[in-house]
Amino acid sequence: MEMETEVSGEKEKKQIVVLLIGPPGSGKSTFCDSVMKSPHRPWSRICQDIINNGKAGSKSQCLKMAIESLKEGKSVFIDRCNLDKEQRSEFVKLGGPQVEVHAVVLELPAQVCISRSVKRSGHEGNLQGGRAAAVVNKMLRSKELPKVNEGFSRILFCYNDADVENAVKTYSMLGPPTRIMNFFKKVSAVPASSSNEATNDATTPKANEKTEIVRVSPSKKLGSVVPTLAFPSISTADFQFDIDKASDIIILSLVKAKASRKNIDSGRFFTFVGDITKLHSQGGLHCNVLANAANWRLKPGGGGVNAAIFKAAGPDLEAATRARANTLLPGKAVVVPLPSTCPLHNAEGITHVIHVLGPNMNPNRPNYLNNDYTKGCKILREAYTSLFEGFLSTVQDQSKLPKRINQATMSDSGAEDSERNKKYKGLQDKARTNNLESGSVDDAGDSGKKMSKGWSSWALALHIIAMHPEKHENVVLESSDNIVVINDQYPKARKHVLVLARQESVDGLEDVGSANIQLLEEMHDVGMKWIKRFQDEDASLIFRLGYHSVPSMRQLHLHVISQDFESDHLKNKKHWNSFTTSFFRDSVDVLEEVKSQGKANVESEAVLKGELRCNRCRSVHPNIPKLKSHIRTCPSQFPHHLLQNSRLLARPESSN
DNA sequence: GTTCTAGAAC
DNA sequence: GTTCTAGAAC
Repeated sequence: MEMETEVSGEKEKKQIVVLLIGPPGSGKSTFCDSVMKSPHRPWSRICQDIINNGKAGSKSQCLKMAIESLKEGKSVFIDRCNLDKEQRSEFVKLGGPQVEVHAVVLELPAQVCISRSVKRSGHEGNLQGGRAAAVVNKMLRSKELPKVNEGFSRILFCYNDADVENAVKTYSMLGPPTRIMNFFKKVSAVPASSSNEATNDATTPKANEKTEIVRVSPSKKLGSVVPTLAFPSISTADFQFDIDKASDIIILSLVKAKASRKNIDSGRFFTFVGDITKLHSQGGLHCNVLANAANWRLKPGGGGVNAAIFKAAGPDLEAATRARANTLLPGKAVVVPLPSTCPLHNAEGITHVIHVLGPNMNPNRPNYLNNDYTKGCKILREAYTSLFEGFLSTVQDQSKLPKRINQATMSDSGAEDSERNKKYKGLQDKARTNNLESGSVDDAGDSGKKMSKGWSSWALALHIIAMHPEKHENVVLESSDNIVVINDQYPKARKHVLVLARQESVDGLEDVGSANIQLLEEMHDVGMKWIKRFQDEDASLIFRLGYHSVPSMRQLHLHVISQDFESDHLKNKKHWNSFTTSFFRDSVDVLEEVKSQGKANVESEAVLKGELRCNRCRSVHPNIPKLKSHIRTCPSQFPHHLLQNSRLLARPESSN
C-alpha cells in the first residue's frame, strides 16, 4: 500500500489492483463506490457486468481495461465475482514492482446476498428477482477462498457490515503519507484503529508493550510481496527488562545488522502503534512475519504480545510451534511457518511467526538474571540477532532449514550451544545460496507429517485411547469416567502400565494446574492399586509412580513402572534417563507441588542427554548394554531421596 | 571386524 | 514413541 511503501522509504507509490471476491449481492459494487468517494487516490472500477457498452462483457475485456487503467496511473477494482483461483489468476498477474494485488473477500451470509439480489431492481447485470437465489447458491458451492500463495500481497476478509465499513475506510484512507517515527520511542497508547502515527509522549512502557511495533523491510523484493517483519519490544514487559537499556540494544543490533547484512536497510524501520495481530485489518500494514515475545515453554498465555498472538493464531500456531521446538533459550529465536488454514494467515497475511526469548529480569520467572545487565544486554542483543537471522531465513529458502530446531534445554551449556548454532548457521548459509521464492505457503508443509494439534500421528495414540476407551477394549485394562489404564506398548521394565487422564487438553505435566488436583489424586490412587495387584503376584517388585517432565505422547499419563528395568524395549539413553533422572517426576511430588504452588515443576529435556547412572548406586556406565548388565546385579540400596515420602513403593518384607 | 549411538524417517 | 542405519567408538 501507499502508506507502507512510503514509510519504508521507497520513492514509488504503488498502484493497487483490488479483486473483490463475493457472490452477487455481497456488496462488491457498493464497496467500490464507497471507496471511490474518497478523493485521495484515483480509482477505476472495472465491472464485468457493464464493461461491454453497458452490457455484460468478458474476463479478457476486464483485463484489458485494467491494464489501461494501470497505465493511466490509476488503481483498479476488479468488480466481478472472482470466486475461484482460476478466475482470479490472470488478474493476480497484473502485480509487479509498481503494482500490488489485493483481495477483498466479502464473506457475508448467503442469506444476505440472496435477499439483496432478489430485492434489488435495476441491477447492472440484470440479476435480480427469483433467478438470483439459484445463481448465488450455485456460485457459493464452487467458491474457493483466496490464499496468499496465489500471489496476493494482501487479503482482507469481511464477514459483516462492520468489517466492510472498516475495509472501506482502510482503502479510502490510502494516500496520506505516514510519518516515519523515531526509532523505538516510548509512545503513548493510541487506539489502534484511529491512527498509524505514534506520538512522542513518554509514558509507562508497560501500557504500550502490546502495541509498540517495529517494522523491517529488506530491500530485496520478491515478486510484489515485500517481506516485512513486525516485532514487539522483547523482554521489557513480562521480563521486566529496563526499557532504556533495551532501546540502546536494539539500535546497536540494527546498526550491526545493517553493517553485516547488505539486504537489511535500517532506513526501513519504523514504529507502529496498534495491535500486532491486526496490523493489516486495523493498521493497513502488510507484514508477513510476526515476531513474538515468547515464553520459554513456547506456550500460549501469559500477558501481552504472546497471549495476543497465540489467541489470534489459534491452535494452528501451537501445533506448528510444537513441530519445531518445545522450549526456547533466552537469546534464541525459532521460526514457525503458519499453516494457510490459520486465521492470522488468511486475514492478516502472516506467513511466519518467529518466537523470541529475551533475558529475564523478573524474579518470578525462570532464568532470572538478578539485575545482571551485563549478561542481560548480551542475551538481549543475541535475541534480536536471532530474530533477524530468523526473519532472513524466511526471505531465503525455508525448505533447506532444519525441520526442527531443538532448543529444548535451559542449561548454560555454552559448548553445546555454539555447536548447535554452527550447525544452524551452516544450513542457513547453504540456504542463502539457493535463490528460491520466499514465504511461499507450501514451504510450511513439512514432509507429509500431519499435525492436527502439534503432535505427530504416532504421538496421538494415548489420546485416542483416552478419548474412546470403548473402541480399544483389547488394550484397556481398566477405565472410568476420568482415567484409562493400559499396558505400555513398549514396557521398559517387567511391569509398566500407564494411567491416562481422560480429560481433553491436559496433554502433559505442563498443562496441569490446581483445577486438576482431583484428577491427579485419582490417577495416583489407581496407580497404587495396580502396584498392589502386581506386588500381590510378586512381592519382590519395587515401583515408582510418576510423570515425564515433557511427554513424547499427547495426553497426561502416569507411569507405573517396576524398578528392575528388565526389558528389551529399554534401548537408549533417553529411555533410561527419562525414568531415572529428575526428568521423572514422582506422583507424590507432583501432587504436593500442584497443591502448594498451583503447578508442577518440570525438568528440562537436557537431562535426558546426561550420563548413564545406575538407579541404585549411581555409578556411571559407558553404554546401555554395560549399564543393563550392571543393574541386573547391583546390590546397593536405592538413593536416600527415593526412600522418602513413599516415592519408592516396595513391600516391607522385601527390603530392596 | 563388531558394538553402539544418534539422527532421520516414520 | 519406534525403526532403520550410517558411522563413531571400540
